[in-house]
Amino acid sequence: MSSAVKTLELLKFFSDAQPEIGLTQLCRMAKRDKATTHRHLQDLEKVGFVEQNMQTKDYRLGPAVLQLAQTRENTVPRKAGAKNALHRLSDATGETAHVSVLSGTTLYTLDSMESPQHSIRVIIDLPTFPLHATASGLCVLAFGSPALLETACENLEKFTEHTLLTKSEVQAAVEDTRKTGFGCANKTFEDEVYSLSVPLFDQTGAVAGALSLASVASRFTHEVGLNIRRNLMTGAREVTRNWGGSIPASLEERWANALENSTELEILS
Amino acid sequence: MSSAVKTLELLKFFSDAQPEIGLTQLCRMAKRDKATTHRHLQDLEKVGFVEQNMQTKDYRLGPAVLQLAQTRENTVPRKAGAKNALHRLSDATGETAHVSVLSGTTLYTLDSMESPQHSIRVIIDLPTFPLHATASGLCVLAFGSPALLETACENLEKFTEHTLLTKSEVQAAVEDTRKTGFGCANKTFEDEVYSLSVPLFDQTGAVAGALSLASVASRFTHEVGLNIRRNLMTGAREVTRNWGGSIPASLEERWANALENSTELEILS
DNA sequence: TTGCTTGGTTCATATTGTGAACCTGTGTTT
DNA sequence: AAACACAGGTTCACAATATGAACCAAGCAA
Repeated sequence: MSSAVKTLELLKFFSDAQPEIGLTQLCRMAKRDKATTHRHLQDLEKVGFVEQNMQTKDYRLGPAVLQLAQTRENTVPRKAGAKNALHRLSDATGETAHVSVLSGTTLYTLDSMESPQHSIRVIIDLPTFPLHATASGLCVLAFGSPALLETACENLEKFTEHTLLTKSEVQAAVEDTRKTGFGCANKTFEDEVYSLSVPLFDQTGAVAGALSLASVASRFTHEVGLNIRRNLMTGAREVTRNWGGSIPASLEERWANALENSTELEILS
Repeated sequence: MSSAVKTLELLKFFSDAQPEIGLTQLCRMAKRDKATTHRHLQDLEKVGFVEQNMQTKDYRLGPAVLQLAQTRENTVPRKAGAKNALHRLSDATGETAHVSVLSGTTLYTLDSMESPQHSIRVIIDLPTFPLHATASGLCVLAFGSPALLETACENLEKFTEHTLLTKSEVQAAVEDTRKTGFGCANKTFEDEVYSLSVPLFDQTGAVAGALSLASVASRFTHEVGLNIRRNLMTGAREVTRNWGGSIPASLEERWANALENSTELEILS
């Protein structure tokens, strides 16, 4: 392995939980020699990727990363970072894929992509999504702040005969979403539309939006649902990575469990 | 020089102006061999610092930098502490405001803010600032350690016809900066840019960076300069407070004196 | 076809990285 | 105060890794 990679790998030991690390401690974590690690840290310091706390001699991330992050954000904005996953999702499933971003308490449509596979297909042309009535909305409610859930329950607009209209119904649906890691909206927003969704995260670790797939309800089957879920998982990982976040380990577990006990899934729907 | 540093130095060629760079092009910019540069880019890609545009084969910054920036910001929330002052400064003056942080002997761009007031304005797109050629640089030299001044004078790069090129010229400029409390760079870094700057301090009491304002030289007047200086003072107090430091009483005195004897100011410039 | 440019690879050479042992300072225990 | 433990940091003989001139293949224009 090149020394450059070894050097750069040291950076990933710095985290919110452990923002400052001493030389010996970092050696233990990285299972590296002290002299080598010291030289690597010197290199990183030279280019501003780490700096030293002059009091404690501990190392922490340096200011150079801020500038790079700014440029990255300008280079690959959110929409571009979701484009590939969106295409692949709609291709793989033959249905309409959709990405949304959460800003404040509103879920905005970022992009959507239809598949030409079926002549009857879901068209998404709404700029914002109601949180209580869509799969994407349930996802951000399930993985967002409790305050967001409170706000969303203040005004439960009715869209179809299946729309959740009481706070306890919404809370139950959010609970299910949290448990499986998949948001599910069966004709709750539009008649004949069955939607599945997964949350997306950004560099702050907070939920930043959702990736969803809208299928025509009459052609939705158990098998189709499994395929969609698998593709949603892949897509969420890619988009989340591009947005600088990572899928929480607990969510990955829930996804794995949900797919294992797949027979239970449709009961929840 | 270590290969890790050579590898990391490639990153600073990516900017808003040039977010995606091809292999050959990057070789020319970095004045490096193609094979070496290619291996360096592979290393950077391995750890997510760059990624390749699959269409064009060009390289761009990768998502890994976003997470690091987030952690850095949580560790040392400098950027957040400067944001308000930056906005107010650029609003009040109608010019481009800029904050930099000193780490080791390098002055890094933390953030900058343009005002929409003029259609011709200064764009700041540089990750690091030369100490001898910018107003911000003179500030940290004037209020930083003597060792920093020594280091900075070792390699006096020429940027314009007005760049200070000898140690004694730099020392004189630093002396002026110390006397007035304002760094001043009149076309020394870029033609047509007139910059004024004030130092920022952190909890250790040491100079931690600089707040500066870059104006188009042709519209700079005495009155404008006074207004800029007053706003810089306010901004420096706020940012320094947010960073856990305080403006030294002696500096406040120098600022007051400088504004009183304002007629002398432009002579120094 | 030729010629120019691109991204990418090879392999002999030589620069660079490596880590056990060492030094130095500090705070704690005896 | 002596002895100890642990911290950050350094040295140097040795070994691995980096380097770049020359190379290949693909794309494009004349």
